[in-house]
Amino acid sequence: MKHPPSSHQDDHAFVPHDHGRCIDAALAEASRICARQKGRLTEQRKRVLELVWSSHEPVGAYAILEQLRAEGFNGAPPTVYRALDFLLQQGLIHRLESLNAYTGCSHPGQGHNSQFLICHRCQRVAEMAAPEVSRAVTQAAGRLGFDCQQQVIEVRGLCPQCRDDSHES
Amino acid sequence: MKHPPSSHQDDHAFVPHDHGRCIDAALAEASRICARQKGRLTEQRKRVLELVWSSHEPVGAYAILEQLRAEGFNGAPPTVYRALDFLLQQGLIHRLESLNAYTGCSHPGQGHNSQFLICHRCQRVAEMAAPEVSRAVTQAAGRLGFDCQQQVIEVRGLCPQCRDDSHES
DNA sequence: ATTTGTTATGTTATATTATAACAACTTCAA
DNA sequence: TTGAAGTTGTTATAATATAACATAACAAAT
Repeated sequence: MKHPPSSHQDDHAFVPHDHGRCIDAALAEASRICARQKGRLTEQRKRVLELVWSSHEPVGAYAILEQLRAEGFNGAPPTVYRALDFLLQQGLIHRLESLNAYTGCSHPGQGHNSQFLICHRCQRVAEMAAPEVSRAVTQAAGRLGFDCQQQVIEVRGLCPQCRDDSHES
Repeated sequence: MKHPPSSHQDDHAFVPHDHGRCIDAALAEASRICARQKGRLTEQRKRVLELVWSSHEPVGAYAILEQLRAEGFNGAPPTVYRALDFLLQQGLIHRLESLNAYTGCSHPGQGHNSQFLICHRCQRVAEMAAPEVSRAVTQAAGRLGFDCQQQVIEVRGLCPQCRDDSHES
């Protein structure tokens, strides 16, 4: 089964790709953004960002901690949470509220509302930036007199691959 | 400042009202729904539902536990979580993922996708049922080949009253 | 180079949210 | 009235997150 191509707005989490490039690009972009915003991308923060980006599966704070410890780092939860907070503030990662986990931001540096597509079969997450969704939410809320400031939109379902897989099985 | 009237689809959490009626209606409706679905709305479950409905502010599991204890119940977390799970399954309450808290379902018994408007000033939450939002999400996800099965949409911002309050101050 | 204020990290303890596992008890229907 | 299913009790623990305070690194200006 074929699916239409995705726009440049949406990431390719569900499409096979050279993920090393994702990581490299994310780190390079992060340096630029931190420089611009006068945020200090220290080694630890960079390492945490790298771990968040290690795949398109969201990562929990304690998974990161474990990984750091496996690498010889002898730290405690606050270290990880502080790095994550920093990265969130710089707009380099997102927190998935429904998973208590974190995922890399696919297009940082642009003020945008995103929606997250969470495949509950392969666990991967894609970030979608559909302006019409964002607009619909703002408008519907506005009709009730509600001033919408932040949108948490997390969709659970099946990604294209897992969908096809379950059809054929 | 005036705001247009809300449709019957959306609840009145942000509008002054006799909340006792909300509670009564919710409990009555719950009885009907449980009867229809062969779910057993025991005293404890009913009491938990009542506590969830005690206001339009979402309630955490441990807040419920404390309240039950204040009433002489000597129980443990699993009791509360089990009641909440039951109520979720029956569609009588919702879980707000971004708050780790629970809120009464405004129109149970109807399979619907809702969106939640969370005022971060007064803490109240309104449940909105905007089909066009739900549709926009499903369509946008569908364009990426994603089969959308459940939507978590939680909007943070200011409710009409708090918005007006902050203007005048 | 040294001071000084700021930011970042280390460290310990603890808070908050949620579940596993198993025992005892109810309820309902056969 | 007994068995099966569902509900509740109970203890322990897992998983996620933060408070509070100490130390270290850094950066800017003298």
